[in-house]
Amino acid sequence: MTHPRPTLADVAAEAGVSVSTASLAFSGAGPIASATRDRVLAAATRLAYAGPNPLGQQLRSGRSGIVGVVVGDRLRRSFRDPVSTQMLDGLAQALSEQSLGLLLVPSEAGEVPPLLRHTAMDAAVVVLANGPDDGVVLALTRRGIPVVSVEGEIGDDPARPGSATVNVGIDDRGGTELLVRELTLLGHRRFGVVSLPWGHDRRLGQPDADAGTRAGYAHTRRRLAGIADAGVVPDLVVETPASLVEHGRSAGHQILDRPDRPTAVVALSDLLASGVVLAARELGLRVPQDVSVAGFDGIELPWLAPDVLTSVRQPLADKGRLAGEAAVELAAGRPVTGTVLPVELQLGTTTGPPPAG
Amino acid sequence: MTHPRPTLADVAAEAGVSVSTASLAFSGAGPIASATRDRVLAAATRLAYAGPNPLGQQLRSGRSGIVGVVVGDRLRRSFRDPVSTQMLDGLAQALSEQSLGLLLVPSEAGEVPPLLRHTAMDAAVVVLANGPDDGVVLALTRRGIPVVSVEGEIGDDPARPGSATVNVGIDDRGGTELLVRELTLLGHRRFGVVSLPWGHDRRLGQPDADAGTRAGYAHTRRRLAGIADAGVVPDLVVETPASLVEHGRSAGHQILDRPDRPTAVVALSDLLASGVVLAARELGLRVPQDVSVAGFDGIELPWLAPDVLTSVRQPLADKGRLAGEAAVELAAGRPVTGTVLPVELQLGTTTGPPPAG
DNA sequence: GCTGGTGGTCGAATCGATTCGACCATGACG
DNA sequence: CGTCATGGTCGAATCGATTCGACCACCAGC
Repeated sequence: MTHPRPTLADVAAEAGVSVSTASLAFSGAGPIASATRDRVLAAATRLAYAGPNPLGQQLRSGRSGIVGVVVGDRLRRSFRDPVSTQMLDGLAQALSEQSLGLLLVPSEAGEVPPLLRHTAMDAAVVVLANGPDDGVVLALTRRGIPVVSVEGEIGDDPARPGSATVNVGIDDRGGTELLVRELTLLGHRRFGVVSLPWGHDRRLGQPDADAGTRAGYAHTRRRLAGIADAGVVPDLVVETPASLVEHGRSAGHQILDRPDRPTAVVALSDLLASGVVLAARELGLRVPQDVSVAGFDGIELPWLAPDVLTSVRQPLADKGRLAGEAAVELAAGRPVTGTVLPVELQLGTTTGPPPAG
Repeated sequence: MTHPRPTLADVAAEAGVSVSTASLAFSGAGPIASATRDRVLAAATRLAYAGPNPLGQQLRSGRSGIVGVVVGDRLRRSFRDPVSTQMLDGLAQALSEQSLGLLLVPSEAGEVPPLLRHTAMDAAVVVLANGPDDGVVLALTRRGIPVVSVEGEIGDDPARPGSATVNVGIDDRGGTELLVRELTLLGHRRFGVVSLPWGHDRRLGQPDADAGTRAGYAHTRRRLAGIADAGVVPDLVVETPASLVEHGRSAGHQILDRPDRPTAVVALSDLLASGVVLAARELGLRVPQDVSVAGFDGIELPWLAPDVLTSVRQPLADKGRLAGEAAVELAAGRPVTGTVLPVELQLGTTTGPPPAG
């Protein structure tokens, strides 16, 4: 209180050495007599000096040791979704292994949080960036901060070579194609689709052959495109405002509570799919005897037990880890290339042949 | 590439003014002719100068604008639990309203992450601190960083006035007492308890009258104590390794799959309780006719529909928001006092009178 | 005995901004 | 017409560290 926090200069004075020598005692970069070091450290504890002030180091080195992570949409929603959280977990691990800090930046859809303009960071990871023209990405690149986008579409376009922005994602398109082909092999012809949000600007989806080409969110678009790749035109596409069980449930009602209901429902996320399963149960439909339900992501859904959802498993933690490692490289000024991780079909108990007749 | 990033000095030179004037143009602190400001800003855009380097500002001001948030246990687990995430959401909002950054620091149980030693922060929020002797809290206070603990026990002891560490929590103890009294009023006499982890060092719980006094995690201890306050000694207490549905489910089996099973099961979290409900269903027991189940937290459990869990609702977002606001105050050097938020009994459809006989 | 290398220490410059005090010119007021 | 207040600008000090180059002393080798 009475005294301001001691600085390296105070410690040096107390130990009777120069500031530069005191610095050496802490950093260990450069030759120093062990007796001298001990004297400095002793002086430090005497003054309750807790080590070099990071602010000074940061200014000198030009690095903050911090990576910003921009999670799209409200924080609460991102957190509620195991898909985000498992990815963030991998990301956090990769960063903390390199002793980089993870600055969590929540961002309302389409907004550019002031934090992004004024906070020091060596690199940033943006989840679900709307391409290189995304306001968030622009604000960062203008500041010269390299950006890793996760599940965005930067990097889809190899026409931007030396760019400091790079994308890490999964084979969304191949995933849904694989899944839908499997369902058609089982005999399904009439499909309902429960879609993830299409973009910041929401509108209700229509059954539409080229729906997949219009979604603003790249991963939604890719997953829809995969369905088309499998040669399927869904009878009905319902867009949901977020990947949450309750939205899946109401979409499920919308799709299944009609006489000409489809025999298979493909949801673009597991949370949505599990909502559809609940809806089916509530309507007295047996899964998979009356209707097949499939999801995407491959997360664990303990409350669905004993059912196991048919889904497309993506390596969530690996995706996060890779994004983290890319951010580490970019923060260090080294170049990085994007990645597309493979996905895997995971057959559960919620899909089967369509009902006879 | 060829040129290093421009600095304020470069901009000043380009605009033909002094550095101090250029600074004024950006900060607006102090008188400046609007013509001059425009010249400076024009020069800035010409040089692609994106605004003052935060590192310089931070050193000068002595503030980093960052609040560290230490989430106990693995990140993944914290994220998976809506209780943590809703709290974090409130926290993030409070911080971002003051333009403070949220540095997420994952911490294995009992470890002190290196980030805490070397990263600049103006204040820290520690979730589930094991009292003022917690290694994490010690490391922070040694550095002179004020600490807000959430659901810890700092501040339980009013013998530490003027301390820079303060606690924000809820009335755990009153909550379970209220709940259990209600159950005894309904006629229940034989209770099973599914407990949250007791502390970093885990061991299986025994039916034990003073179990509540031994738990290392303060909130677990308080909730157990509340049960005793209601005059109930549980037949069986099962400790779980984490607040997850699957752990609740296996604990539920353990408690309910026996001839002398209790008529009511109190779980110390809603996720655990919903696992118990699943276990009961799997064992062919009707809830609440055969067994009553209650939880704690008051989160939404869409997949339990149409059942609604009887629980103790705590104001999660408010708790986070309060912790955030406390951190803001402490970061600004102003004193703060701790808070204990009230909870509320929320009767659902999972509790009723015990079965006759 | 002289030279060259080296371990150890120090002084001073540097990182990029903010801010205090000085300074100048202009306009108002007595 | 002189003085005072003030708007506007600048120079220099400061924040807390790191690091380069200089310097000194000591020892080994020739």
